[in-house]
Amino acid sequence: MRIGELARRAGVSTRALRYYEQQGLIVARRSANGYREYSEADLRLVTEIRSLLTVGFTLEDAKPFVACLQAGHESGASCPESVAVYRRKLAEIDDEIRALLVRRAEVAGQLTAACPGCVLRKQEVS
Amino acid sequence: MRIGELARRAGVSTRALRYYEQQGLIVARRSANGYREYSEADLRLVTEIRSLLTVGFTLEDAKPFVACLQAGHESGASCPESVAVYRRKLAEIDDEIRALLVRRAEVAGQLTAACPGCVLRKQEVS
DNA sequence: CTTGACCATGACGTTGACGTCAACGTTTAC
DNA sequence: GTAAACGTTGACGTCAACGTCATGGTCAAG
Repeated sequence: MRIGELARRAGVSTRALRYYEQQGLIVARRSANGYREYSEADLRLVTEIRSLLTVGFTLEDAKPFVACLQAGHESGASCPESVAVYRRKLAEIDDEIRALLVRRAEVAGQLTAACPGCVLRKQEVS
Repeated sequence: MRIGELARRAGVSTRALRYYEQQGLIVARRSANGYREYSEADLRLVTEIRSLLTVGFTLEDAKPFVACLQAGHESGASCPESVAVYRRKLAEIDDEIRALLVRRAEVAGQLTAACPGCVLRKQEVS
């Protein structure tokens, strides 16, 4: 299939697909007229990338997963490199959450100081 | 004092001070030779901005606080506009925390699926 | 007089994942 | 044959808060 069809089926823009290729994630083969030609496997790659991006991964993070799929594994996460990325990402997320909790406490403290009662609602972040 | 001294005393770069002025936060008066001339009150403004930025506020968010101080209030948070920003920011932070918790759960789930036992540590994010 | 420290404005670079033209070739449908 | 729909490669714009030159004026010390 060509780039437009893949874009529709994957729910992304053609621009995104060209960008992924530019970043070295999904390199399409070219037909005689220069058009990019994709396979069904490529659709799988794109959906993998998309699900990773929506969870906060970068394209760089997604590379091991794509490589894993291209190597023939059923899951993009079946390779040790992918697992390493998962572990690192999990640690990053935990760091961010901790930082946000600190910020929340600081801001809530300031708000309480400036406007007592403004934040008294017992509605804690679960 | 001139921009270099204020920068040193406030712990920021001169570039940052010019940027704040460009964004309309701290407009310095000019001496005859065109140099920016700051007062002690301006130092207070800069420290207010810095403390807000470090807590995750944008320069836009900081404007009400600066205006509040310039209006003569002892605290930058003494004005209703500032309080409104505090409340909005608190809500934003809560949203971010919730989103991150969701992401954490998703990533942890994927990691567990790909590598059972990798995330079993009972070390929850406090 | 000149070096060096300070100041000024202006403008491009940074980061990530594309959006949005521009300018042009290809294919398909009528 | 021609217009619509598709494809191609650039290349600039986006968002924030500055960093980093480039180029040049100002001022005090030696």
